[in-house]
Amino acid sequence: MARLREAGLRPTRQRRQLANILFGEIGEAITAEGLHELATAMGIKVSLATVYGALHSFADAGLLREISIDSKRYFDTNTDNHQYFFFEDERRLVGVTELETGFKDMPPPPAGRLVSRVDVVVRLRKDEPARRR
Amino acid sequence: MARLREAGLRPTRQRRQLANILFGEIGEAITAEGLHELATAMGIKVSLATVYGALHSFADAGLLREISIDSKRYFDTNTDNHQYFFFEDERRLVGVTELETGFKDMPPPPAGRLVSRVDVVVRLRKDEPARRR
DNA sequence: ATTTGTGCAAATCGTTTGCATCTGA
DNA sequence: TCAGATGCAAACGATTTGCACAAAT
Repeated sequence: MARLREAGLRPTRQRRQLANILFGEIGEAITAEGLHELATAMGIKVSLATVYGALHSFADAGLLREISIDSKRYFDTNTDNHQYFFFEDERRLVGVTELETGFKDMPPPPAGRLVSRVDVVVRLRKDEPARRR
Repeated sequence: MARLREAGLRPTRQRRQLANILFGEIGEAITAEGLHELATAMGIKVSLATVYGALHSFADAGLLREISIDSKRYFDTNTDNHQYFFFEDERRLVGVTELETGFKDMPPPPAGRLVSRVDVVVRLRKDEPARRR
């Protein structure tokens, strides 16, 4: 993964393997624990602490975007400004575009401030079958 | 506070006192710890666990809106759909309207889902070349 | 009298850190 | 070589819980 070197990160075995998972298969945001389980299930030997470390390195290097929902941190490979659907029942965080949300990005900040970023999370619950009548 | 009774909550001394603070003075979202400190500073004797309990009761009863930022939970007396400015340096969460953010509310949900709510948080940092964390 | 809330401390959850050991430029 | 990365466990901050006691209906 030249991606790591370009970002100024030492491409260690663990980082390369984690990056492969992150930028490969998964199409949605993931938590440290989720990534750790995924890696472990794939036979990759890495500690949870290292997963946290790698995720933070990646995020600091601009490779990932971090967002916290309900006291949990998710990391998204899409660092562009966009929005999210959060499926409350499954606790899955999926990036979507303004086409799907109807939001437009980046309102003007108040005086003396800069917009660091805008977190837009559309929280979704199951469409409960309405009580019959 | 008839508000509590109407919401089906038993109006205990602690709840009444906390409700007075919440729906009185403060004009922004607050954390359990913040409310506890405020109450204590005002001479109100209440434990942190009870503050948490009261906030959850209030939120469940629809009196408060809960939103979590960076692994901390904030409670807002404005339960209407609106947006927030989050001042990163001071960790203050202030509710604002779409007039200030340029956002419009409630995009249509995907099939089979209902929008539980939409969290829009405009994160602000000082307008200075600060690279701290 | 029965339910519900309170307070304390201990427990839990997600995350971070200290530190000895390894690893890759 | 040797700065930087890893792994484990212990430490941490925010929140929750278990349980005996107190208060509201």
